[in-house]
Amino acid sequence: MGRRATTRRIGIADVALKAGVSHATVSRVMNGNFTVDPAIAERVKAAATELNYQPNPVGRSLALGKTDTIGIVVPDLSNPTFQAILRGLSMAAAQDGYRVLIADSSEVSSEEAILAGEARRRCDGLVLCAPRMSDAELEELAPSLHPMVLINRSTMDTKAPSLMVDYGQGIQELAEHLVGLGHTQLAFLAGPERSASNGLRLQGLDKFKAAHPEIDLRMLDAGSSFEAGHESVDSVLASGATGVMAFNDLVAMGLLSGLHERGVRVPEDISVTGFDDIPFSRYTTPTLSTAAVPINELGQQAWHRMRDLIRNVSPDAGNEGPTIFLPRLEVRGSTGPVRAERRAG
Amino acid sequence: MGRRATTRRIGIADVALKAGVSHATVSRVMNGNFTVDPAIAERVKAAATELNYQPNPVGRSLALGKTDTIGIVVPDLSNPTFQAILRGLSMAAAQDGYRVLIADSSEVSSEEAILAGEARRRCDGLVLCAPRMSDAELEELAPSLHPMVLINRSTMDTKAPSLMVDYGQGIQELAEHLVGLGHTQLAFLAGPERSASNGLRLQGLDKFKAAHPEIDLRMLDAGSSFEAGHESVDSVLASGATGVMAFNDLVAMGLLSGLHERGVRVPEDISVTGFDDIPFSRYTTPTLSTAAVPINELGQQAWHRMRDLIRNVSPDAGNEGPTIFLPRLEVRGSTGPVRAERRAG
DNA sequence: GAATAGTGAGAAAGCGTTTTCTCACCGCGT
DNA sequence: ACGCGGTGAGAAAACGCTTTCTCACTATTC
Repeated sequence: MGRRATTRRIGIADVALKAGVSHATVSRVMNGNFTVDPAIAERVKAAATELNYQPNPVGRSLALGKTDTIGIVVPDLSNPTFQAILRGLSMAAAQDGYRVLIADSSEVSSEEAILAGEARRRCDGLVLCAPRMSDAELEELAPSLHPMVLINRSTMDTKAPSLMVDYGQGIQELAEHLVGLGHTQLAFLAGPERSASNGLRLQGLDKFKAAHPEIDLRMLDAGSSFEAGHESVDSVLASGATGVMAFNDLVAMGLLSGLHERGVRVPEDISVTGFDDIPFSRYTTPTLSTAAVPINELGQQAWHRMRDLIRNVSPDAGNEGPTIFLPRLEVRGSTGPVRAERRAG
Repeated sequence: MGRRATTRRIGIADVALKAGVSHATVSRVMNGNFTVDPAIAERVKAAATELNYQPNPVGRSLALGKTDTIGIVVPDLSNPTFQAILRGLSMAAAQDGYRVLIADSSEVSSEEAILAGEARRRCDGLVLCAPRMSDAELEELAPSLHPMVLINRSTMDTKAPSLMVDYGQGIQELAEHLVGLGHTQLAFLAGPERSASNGLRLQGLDKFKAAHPEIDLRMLDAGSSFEAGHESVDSVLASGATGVMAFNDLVAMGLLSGLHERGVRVPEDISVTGFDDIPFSRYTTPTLSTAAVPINELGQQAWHRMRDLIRNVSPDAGNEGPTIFLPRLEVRGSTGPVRAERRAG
């Protein structure tokens, strides 16, 4: 039973009454069905505007079996990367008249499945952004979430498109860049253990090590935040590295800040790289060399894949397998040639 | 008529059938109604879990007249301030089992009314964040949007709580801070004209001028972005100001970056302040003196007001008028005493 | 002029729930 | 033994829409 303690909101029945037609006809008129006599249609429209009638979306959703809404679940809404994806997704979806419902799992992987399920039931589709859950769990969940698109994660379920960034390739390019500048002692500030993208970076660095046995590459634990970078100053200095690759731009900026406090000059004494190319990285002092991830495009692509999924069941032919985005090396002020005395040393 | 071309999703009827009861009873069990025989309840629960039944939220919403969802419309999702508000709102709402639907007006004020209306109809309430629309339009729209809470804007409609930041007070404190350091030539990099918060800053500076007729305060047009700050370097240098207040932290960071490129030292040659205290402001070089806006609290408060509105019609007694948040002066590295020769000159 | 096709609108079913209404049944008291 | 309050579950209405089904009425054709 409906509530309606207060003054009922104005519904299709009111319009029908005022226009002297059945509510079926009102519905037809509102949906631009042309089997209605123009004169009557006019009368209905007049009544509708006069009563300021707006169809109730919940009723419509129930009848139509769709909500014109998609959900997105992210691990942490305070992360600029996820914010950017959300934004790209939201803007692109809005173009097609869709809204987005957000769910933040706060990095609690056990919450993800529940949030995802709930969001999915309320929406026409779901974007799962860098889920922290295990592969097994993801695999099990995937079918029940369809239509779904994955970001930075993939699944056997071929019905779920997946958008991935090749972090492994990106980190290798950064490493090569540093080597090209003469650095032989490198360090990597690693991100969260559960992060799949951190795993990809590590794999990339393994390849790099294999290709450059002469380079000394240390792995240092950090995290994904400013603070993590800031707190890593000591371990970085202790490592003796002259080229430091941070997990992402945030970590790099924290490190930059910490090094500045210690009076260590960048890039004269130490070169630093980030990852992601968040907007702020152009404005640090010095500006940050990084691997640019086409993040806006990612959100937009996520919507396009989703749209294909919703509209028909046939994605653009040959859409098997994940779409891979290649990071682009962005050389700025935080990397430079290794100092002569150090190179000599 | 419902679609169901594909395999029907499992509904309450299926559970009823399997448990050999009516769907009314299933509903009762699912909602913890204790007027059901424990034995039957057990049977129903078993059937539900076996079929992996999850109630359809759309059907529920229609029957219950509520969606457990609130909407937020923001002018620009790429603005860190709005991102932070969204986050605070989303987290707080999630605590109470509510979700949030987002709408980005892309700073197009004519879109706001439509977006707001659509979002409102889909949700149980609406947060209107720094709307760009005119006072008249807001006033007209307000009643139809109730329950609604406003951020950085207010209305005659007493039913709509409003959360405001006292930008006027904050900018005055920043100006006083600079004066206290010996600066007598100040400049303000103004934000977007349509922004109400920019207006408040200007009003605050008018008061400041009245209180300090001896201080030379120039108004310079900038904007609200990094780029705006970066492009203001020339006009700042031309103004001869030794203390510059930027519209917000982003503009300040752009300016910092531009000054650094020119070899102008901060704070030795010029002091710079921001506004907002976005996370990045702790990590610029030098760290940024700013007026801290309790942004997370803002989003959370927005939810609490909304919750009061939704739950009953009686907000905590004496909740008339807007809630005002006072920015807190945050002195960091970008401001310092005016140079001796300049003070002398 | 009558049969037929065509047009347009109302009646009603359906979407998936919740909740009121109704009633069968059980046990209790007199 | 009969009635009565209480309990618990099914029938059905309601939420607000869309769409199929049906049918009345008009226009067309031989």
